[in-house]
Amino acid sequence: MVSTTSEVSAEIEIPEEISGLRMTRQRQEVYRILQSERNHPTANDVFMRVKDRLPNISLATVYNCLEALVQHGIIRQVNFERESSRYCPNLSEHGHFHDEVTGIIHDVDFKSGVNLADMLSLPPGAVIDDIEITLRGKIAIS
Amino acid sequence: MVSTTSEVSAEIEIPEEISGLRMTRQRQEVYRILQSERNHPTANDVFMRVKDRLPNISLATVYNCLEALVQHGIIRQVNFERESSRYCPNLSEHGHFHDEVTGIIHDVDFKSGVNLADMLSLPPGAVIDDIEITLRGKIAIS
DNA sequence: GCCGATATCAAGAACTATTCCAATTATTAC
DNA sequence: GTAATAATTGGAATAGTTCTTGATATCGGC
Ligand SMILES: [Mn+2]
Ligand SMILES: [Mn+2]
Ligand SMILES: [Zn+2]
Ligand SMILES: [Zn+2]
Repeated sequence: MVSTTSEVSAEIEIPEEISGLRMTRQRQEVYRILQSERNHPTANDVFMRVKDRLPNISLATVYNCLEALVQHGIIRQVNFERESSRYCPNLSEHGHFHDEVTGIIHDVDFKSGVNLADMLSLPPGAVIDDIEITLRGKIAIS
Repeated sequence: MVSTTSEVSAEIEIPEEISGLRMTRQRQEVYRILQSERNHPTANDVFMRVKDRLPNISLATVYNCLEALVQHGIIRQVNFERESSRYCPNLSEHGHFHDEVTGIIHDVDFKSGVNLADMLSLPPGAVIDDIEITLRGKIAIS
């Protein structure tokens, strides 16, 4: 075991710095989990998962890492009602479909050419920084 | 002062029962505030405001009333990020524009004929129960 | 109008996701 | 290497909300 990163073939390469954020070991591992588990985990989910690789990491650090990654636009924070925040590494513009039966959260892309803001009667002069679209429902048995 | 409800001309008439929910004095007053202050108040906002008319009401009761009204589809609960829940008496399908400068929340109607679900690549078989759309931004000085 | 059953309310305690704090450890710049 | 800076840790604090318990009010049947 000499090589450091190519041992595991499916391993994700993470650079030392992403958009100005120093990628410490903790931030790397938190980010790696979001990349590999694309099911919108909570901070606590990430915490439990990351302990396999960093047994001494604290929940506060997981929160710190997630906040740093969100602040630098590397991941997104997603909220449903009053539930715990969830985190998403998908940076393309998308919404979230929340399956009420399974609890699974599906990413939902916009159909090509769609501009959501055009569908809305916005207050005059409104400049939009961010749109969030959330759907609740079930997936019919097929 | 003999009449009970027509003293104040702008007063809102509230029936004894709405969609199966007994409209107790507390629920009436909570609902009245939402009707008259259409600025999406928090539970605490409602609590402070309602104390003028019901000095002995408790915050727990305000929460109970709001929950009962939401459960019966008489008002809607609106969440922004991790902030306190806000409450909205506008039952027509609409979204919310959150002005980052003033903090004001504007109701945003959909343009006529728009069906948001048509704009999205939903997972196959998805049946939507509820759509929520939230915008953050500023209103340009005009 | 009374009575037991049921619903609602009030006050405060409990809960829980998240943030804050202070001490330690790691990294950077020189 | 050393000083300055940034990140991490563990635990305490915070805050919005929910829960619990006892008191009050309302309802349906008589
Ligand atoms: Mn999960
Ligand atoms: Mn307010
Ligand atoms: Zn997502
Ligand atoms: Zn509204």
